[in-house]
Amino acid sequence: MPPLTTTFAALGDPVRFAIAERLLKQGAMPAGKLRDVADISAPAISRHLRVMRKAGIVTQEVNGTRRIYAIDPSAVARIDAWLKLHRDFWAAGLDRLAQVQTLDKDQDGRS
Amino acid sequence: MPPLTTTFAALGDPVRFAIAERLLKQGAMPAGKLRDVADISAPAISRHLRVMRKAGIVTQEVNGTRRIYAIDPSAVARIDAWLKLHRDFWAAGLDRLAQVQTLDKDQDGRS
DNA sequence: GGTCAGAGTAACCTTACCGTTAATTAACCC
DNA sequence: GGGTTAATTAACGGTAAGGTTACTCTGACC
Repeated sequence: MPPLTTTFAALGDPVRFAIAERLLKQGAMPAGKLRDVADISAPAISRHLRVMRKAGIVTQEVNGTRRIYAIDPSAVARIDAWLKLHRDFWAAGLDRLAQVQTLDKDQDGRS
Repeated sequence: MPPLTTTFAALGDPVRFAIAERLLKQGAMPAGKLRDVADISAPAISRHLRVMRKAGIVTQEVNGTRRIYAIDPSAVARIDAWLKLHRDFWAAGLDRLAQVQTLDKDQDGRS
């Protein structure tokens, strides 16, 4: 299983992120159906898919001349687990932020 | 607010990921205290911090000659929100995966 | 068997990323 | 003011990422 930074790096490219979203929304599909996520050539898409496969984000299933790609749920789950690991910290920070913003609003109202 | 791909790209570098984890675990600290996350020069760290700031992952607070860096909780919250957006999809996929693995185990036991 | 379509690989080019050292800015302190 | 420390900016170089076109490979279909 590749490290989390590899997963993040893979999702850090706009084209690959678009591919991920497409697969998440519409489910598995062959490489050809992913052509229009960006205005780039087919080989470019193919290489992005290769990167995503190596990063463990997508799985590939061969079906005749088609290669069917799908999101690997465990990759997403690993991101989720990482967030959960630190949730106590950043969730508390969020609350604090919200409070500060509320205070700011009050002050704005008074001044 | 920068797009999510920018956030992912920022976390896709091992040094920056290490910085994020440090700040998540130990809270805010000046740039100097982050030197030892990797065996690189101070300017290198400084530029990574700049990237993270632009990506909205960390905030910077000037305090005399020190710059205090901290995780911006809302950045993490945005990742969490994205996962939640698609959770129905990948969580279902996870369940299916778990089932398949259970079946595989049964088969192993019998054969 | 010949042809066609779907995907991927090879070779190449350009640009962006990440590191380095040297120089700069700004606050502290005597 | 002079010196020191914290941090960033500037300038430069090597490597890797991402795009392109040309080609190869492998099933499908007649």
